[in-house]
Amino acid sequence: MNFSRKVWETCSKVPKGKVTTYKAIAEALNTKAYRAVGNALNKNPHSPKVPCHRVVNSDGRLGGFRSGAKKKAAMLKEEGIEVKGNRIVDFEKSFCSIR
DNA sequence: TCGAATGACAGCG
DNA sequence: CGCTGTCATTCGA
Repeated sequence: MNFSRKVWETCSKVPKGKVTTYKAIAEALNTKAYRAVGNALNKNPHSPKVPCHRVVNSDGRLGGFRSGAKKKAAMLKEEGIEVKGNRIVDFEKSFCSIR
């Protein structure tokens, strides 16, 4: 779908060491379906090309990564993003607005 | 704190 | 083939 595809593309636009939010992606896609963004990522048929772990809630939390949220947190840490519990440290600094 | 809105997918009839 | 329920969220009262 064009919608999902755009979601993945927008997600890939996020540079390493940064994170984005579902809201930002939804706004970038000119849509209000924040859930749809996560939904598309959830069934993302792509490989690590789409770092869905780089997408977090607007609160700066990992949100609800059901598939090993802890593992994704570790990935973010490797990128330079500190994740305390389920919270991103310096979320504002790590947050990257997608054009 | 709870409900509504949105996009996509799975299951059921 | 068509409809309903569910899901990784966010906003408003």
